[in-house]
Amino acid sequence: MIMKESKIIDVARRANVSPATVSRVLNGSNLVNAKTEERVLQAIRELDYIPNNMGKQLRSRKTMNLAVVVSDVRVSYYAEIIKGIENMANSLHYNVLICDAQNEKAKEREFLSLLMNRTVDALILVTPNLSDEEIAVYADNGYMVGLIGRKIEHARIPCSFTDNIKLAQEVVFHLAEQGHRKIAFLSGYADATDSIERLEGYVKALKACGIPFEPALVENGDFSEEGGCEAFHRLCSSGADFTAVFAANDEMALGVYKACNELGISIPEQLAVAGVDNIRLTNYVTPRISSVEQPLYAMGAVLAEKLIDQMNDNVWAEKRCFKVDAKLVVKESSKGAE
Amino acid sequence: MIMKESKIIDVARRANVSPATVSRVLNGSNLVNAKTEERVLQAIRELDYIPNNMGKQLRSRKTMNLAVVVSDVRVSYYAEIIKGIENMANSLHYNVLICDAQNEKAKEREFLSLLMNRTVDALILVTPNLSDEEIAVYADNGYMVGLIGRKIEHARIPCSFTDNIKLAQEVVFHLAEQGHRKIAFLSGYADATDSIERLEGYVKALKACGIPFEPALVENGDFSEEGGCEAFHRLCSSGADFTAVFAANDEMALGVYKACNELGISIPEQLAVAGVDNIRLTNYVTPRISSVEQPLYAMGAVLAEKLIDQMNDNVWAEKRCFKVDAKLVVKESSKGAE
DNA sequence: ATGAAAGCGCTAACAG
DNA sequence: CTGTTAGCGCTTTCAT
Repeated sequence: MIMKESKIIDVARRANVSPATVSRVLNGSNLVNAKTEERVLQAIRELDYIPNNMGKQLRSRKTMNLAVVVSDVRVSYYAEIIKGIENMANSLHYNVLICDAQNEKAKEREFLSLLMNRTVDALILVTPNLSDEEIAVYADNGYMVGLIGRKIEHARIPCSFTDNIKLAQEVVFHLAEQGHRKIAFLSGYADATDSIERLEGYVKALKACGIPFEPALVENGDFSEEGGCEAFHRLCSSGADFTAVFAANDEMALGVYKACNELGISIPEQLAVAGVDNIRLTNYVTPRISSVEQPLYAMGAVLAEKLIDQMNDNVWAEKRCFKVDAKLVVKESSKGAE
Repeated sequence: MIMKESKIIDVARRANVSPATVSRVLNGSNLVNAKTEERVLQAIRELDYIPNNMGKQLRSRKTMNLAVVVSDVRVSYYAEIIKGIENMANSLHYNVLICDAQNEKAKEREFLSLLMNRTVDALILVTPNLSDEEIAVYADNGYMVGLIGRKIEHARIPCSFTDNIKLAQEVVFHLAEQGHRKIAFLSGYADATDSIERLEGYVKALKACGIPFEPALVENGDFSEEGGCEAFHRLCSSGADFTAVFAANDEMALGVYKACNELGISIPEQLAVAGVDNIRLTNYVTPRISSVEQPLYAMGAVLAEKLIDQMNDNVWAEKRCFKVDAKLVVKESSKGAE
């Protein structure tokens, strides 16, 4: 029943060559005689020989595996990034291990052991909760680490991220163009990089528009629909006065929709809404939610390519940080204010 | 900069024991003297020793890796299954490699090489396009394969799947209870197991209700929103007469919504709609779509557990197929027909 | 262009 | 309870 697996020595014997030669053929070395190569190839075919990765890994000290740590695989935001990483990695002959931290910081940290015990050659952290300092330690010890979603100051850690400030400014400018002067900002976790930078862009844009910044118009959520709903309710109860809301992501914008529905506020007539991520759902609610689309696939692909490049060439080129631009997709939720 | 990595022999020397003893401590063998163990542990700590997985894998002939092949990582349907697999696998000390076939059958097949070249110990196929026969070949050759989403007749292939016939019957019974007698069925790919079985349940339920089966009320789609929309349009143009539609999945039900919007048909007043999968989106459209919820997480977890069990105990217990029940979640799209 | 030989780091018999 | 020994399957010098 169970097929006997042949090894390199079996192929070597059958082709009347040494294991070394078989290995050369297998790995595309060009210093093998064409006739010899054909004999080896023939033997490989006849034996249905498939190289055993374990032996290969141990000897070459490379796993050709790459881990991607995300905080929750179910979030569609990650799916596109993963796809970008995967396609690039596969085309460079790497396998991708997707690690789901299930929203637990401790699990994120655990996955770093995959790097240390040599299960993977490199690890990509996508919007992790780990601190820059902690990540830096690994890079300092020679491990290959990459970061997606935020910038880091470390010569050996490549990263790709969107320009959050610009992104937020675009949204605010758009809302201002629609005639809004009282624009609230629904932030995510107060200490998340995304929150901080988007808030910064929001404040800058207000200033550029000559609109005074009102701290009372900023409320924190947790990037979830429920959190956005609650935050919006708090904003309303506080008696704040505004005609537009910029939510730090679409989930929170959906929360605003829910709250508005409960409060009898109609969008966009009484309130303009805009979010970030442009998730599929934004196109299925009425009115459709204006949102900012990030080039997630590209962020994943470019980072993976860079990381693999560095592993193989050991070249630490100057270009280590990839800041990409997002683009605002205007839909009905933010249009038609008078 | 780069930390020197210590190996088992270094630990052994420092603790004044043999490598074998260190290995025993590492692997929790109970035939090690408590004092010796403490010395070894101490040495491990002092050296920051971390076992190298490559060596371990080669020697033990196990990778402790498990691959999951899905046709598209972006489909939320898979995310829950993956999560179930992952949690179970991790708790049993396995890593999970997620393989995205990106809707290409050829890629699905490629991933099987991970099994053959010993990159993974086992592989789980989730609703793959590969035929039973093809999968059986691998199992016959001693490779560990599991299947989620469909049943297979092979003593060495565990599988978990929902009772599609029952599920379809429930939907039809529900629609009939609402007074519908002319119920259309929007199938997926005609040759998909899910399509075939759901059609079977549909036909059976009609019979049970004393409703004659009308082949003209069945139309095929491709499980996508666009496909569902087109299929519904075809159904309408054919002049078929019906008051309810059972879509083989939610994406197609969304397509029906789109088509109805274009045709000016109001749901549920003029047409009742029900789908399968109960994806998040079903709760964000108006009216919310009645749908069938499958225990995806459980399907993943139970299959992973079974597969790993079999690998380790080599026990091929009688229980190999896990048929699980789905449950209908009735919402507004299918209620209130008169 | 090819072969011989030496391990990569670990575990598993087998002794003791 | 512990050590010795022999590889797991492969690649890679170093010769030739």
